Amino acid sequence: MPVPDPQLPAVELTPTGRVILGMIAFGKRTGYEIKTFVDRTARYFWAASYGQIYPELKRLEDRGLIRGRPEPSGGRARTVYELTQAGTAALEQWLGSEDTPSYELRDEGMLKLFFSDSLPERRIEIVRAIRAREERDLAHLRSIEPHASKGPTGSYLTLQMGIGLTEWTIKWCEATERQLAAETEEE
Amino acid sequence: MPVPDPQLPAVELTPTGRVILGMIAFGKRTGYEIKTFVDRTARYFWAASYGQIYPELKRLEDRGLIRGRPEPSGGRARTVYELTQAGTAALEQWLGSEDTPSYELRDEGMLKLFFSDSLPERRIEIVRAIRAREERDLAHLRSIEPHASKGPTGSYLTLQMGIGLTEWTIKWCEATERQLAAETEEE
DNA sequence: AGGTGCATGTAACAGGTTACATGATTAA
DNA sequence: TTAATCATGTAACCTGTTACATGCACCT
Repeated sequence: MPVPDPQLPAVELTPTGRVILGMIAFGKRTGYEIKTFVDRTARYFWAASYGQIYPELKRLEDRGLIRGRPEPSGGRARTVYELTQAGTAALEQWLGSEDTPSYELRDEGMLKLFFSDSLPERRIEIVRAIRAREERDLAHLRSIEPHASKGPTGSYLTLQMGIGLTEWTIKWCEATERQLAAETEEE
Repeated sequence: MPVPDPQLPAVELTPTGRVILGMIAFGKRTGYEIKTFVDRTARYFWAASYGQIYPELKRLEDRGLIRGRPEPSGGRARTVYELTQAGTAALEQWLGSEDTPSYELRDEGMLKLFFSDSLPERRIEIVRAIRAREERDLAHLRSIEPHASKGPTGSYLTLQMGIGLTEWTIKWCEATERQLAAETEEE
């Protein structure tokens, strides 16, 4: 009986490959279902598009990490995927890896605020626009909350974190708007 | 005397183009200086690399938004840029635009947490790894704080926001770690 | 003499989005 | 019958990173 070697060479996964393996383990089994579900849930901290998903499904199958079989619904073509043993191992290897998890943020609102000394009279509007965006996002996160509280723990935790983060940002914006308004009055 | 038309067709700027215009207005005048400064300050919410900066400087000059002139320091080649009128207008037009500012986050830690039901015994380690990352980032943000408090208001505000956001995340991680540890004990 | 910082630049690659094409099924 | 939803897929494009090459200036 083969003993799993913890020194096994790491299976390299692309970012989208990780999402796909995770989503299949989660029970999302077609490309369409993965995309729809990502948009409704993980979208807040991770995006995915068809242009990445479908080619990546093929590559993962070629590498033996997933297995697809046709399962048409009526006359509508449909391919259902499942994890192979190697795929499960690759997913767990990634989840268990000790590397510092990557973090990339591109926030145009903060960028505008950073440069707002070039147009100081618009500064408060920039903060307001950030708050409006966060309020819209918060409404979306809250709308999926009742659904997620019945779901797995992991997705529930990220939702709670997202809501908390967004609420904090809104409060910060409100306080900053008050401060900026007070400064304008002083003059 | 020409009256500026508020209906003027929008000057399209690439993301990096915006950063460059903003940074030149900020007083950062060479490609090297822009890159170094971004890495020390805006890096937390916006990254830039030489591979983007130098070609973009050329494109912005071709479009007449910036003007460069050679200003070698000793025998070392050096090009110093300044905004043209059109460049200043483009920057202000962007800063004043009412569009919802874009926001893109890719957080591998949250992605792992989301999928952690596939490897529940590692969940607490995933949260710890996120906290470790945030603590490292917080240390960096705090290290530039004394310097920024003397600087322009915009950059100071984004720094404060970054620090607050990071502190909140660390507290959330601590609370979640305690909760997960308690749940394990119960069993 | 050697390391660090200043300074510019590019080629190869990676990763991702947008827009489009196609077509079946289902609910109003 | 028509709109929305389910479902797959790709080509063109955009944006960005990594790794490398080059060389001067300054400090120790």
